[in-house]
Amino acid sequence: MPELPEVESLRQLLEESLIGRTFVTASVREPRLRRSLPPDFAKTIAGRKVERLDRRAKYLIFALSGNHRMLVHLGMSGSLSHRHAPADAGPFNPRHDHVQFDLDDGSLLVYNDPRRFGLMKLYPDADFASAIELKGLGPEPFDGFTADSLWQATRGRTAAIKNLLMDQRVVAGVGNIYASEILFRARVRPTRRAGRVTRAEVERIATITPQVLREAIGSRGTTFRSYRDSHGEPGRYATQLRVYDRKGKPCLECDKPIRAVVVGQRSSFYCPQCQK
DNA sequence: AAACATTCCTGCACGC
DNA sequence: TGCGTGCAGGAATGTT
Repeated sequence: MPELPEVESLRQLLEESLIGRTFVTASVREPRLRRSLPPDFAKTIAGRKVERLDRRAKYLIFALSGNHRMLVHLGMSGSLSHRHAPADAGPFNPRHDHVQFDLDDGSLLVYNDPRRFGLMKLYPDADFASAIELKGLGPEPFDGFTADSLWQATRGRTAAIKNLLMDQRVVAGVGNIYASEILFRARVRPTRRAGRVTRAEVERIATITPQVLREAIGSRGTTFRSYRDSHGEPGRYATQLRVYDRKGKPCLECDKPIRAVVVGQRSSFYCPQCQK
């Protein structure tokens, strides 16, 4: 479901409702996510206050009282919703409400994830610095990702540029939708071998990446099928997409039909006229 | 009913 | 030969 803009939008909303709140209790209805939650997960959560909410790449990081952090990744179909009535699942299928956190003001935070590709993991602060999930992540698009870093990452590589853009070690947070959008704006075909992308093109990609992600955050992300924010609202960026899911539709720049190709087993979209 | 917003693992090819 | 790296493909799963 979520790429960086969706996760960041969620972070901003949840920050409003959760900072300073305490998880009185938690209950795990379905522990089998990508990795199973440990038996003591709910017990470890109980009584901890949410002191801060951070994001790294597509991970949410809850800083909790008592020197613990909770790492959350939403996988393909995960969501975190803040609810005021226990029965109010809104647009979420309650069948996939896997973890529930009960807050001290009577509201709830619910982790819902139909496909269960997501991750929730607790770390004592001492171990968090070396968290395996965050270990190899590349620079944040807004902090450290530059033409130079991308240039270095692409030299000598034969993989498609789109695959490298989605490689979390190269830049953190870009996924399938925004990779197509970024490459359209940079006028580079997704299939180009990374090592053959010119310096000028690398500079365009590096400049445009944070711009596209910022705009998407401004629209609270993209709802392609089912993404909903913590209030159950869809993201509004879908109307701004220039190529993703627009196969056969006219390019907004030149009117040529947008093409769809599979790159690294992921569907990719580009304009054959505007992108070289 | 094919496709899907992600990541992790395997196996093969290649180079030193 | 043995090891490290890069890359492709498949798997995890339920929904539309």
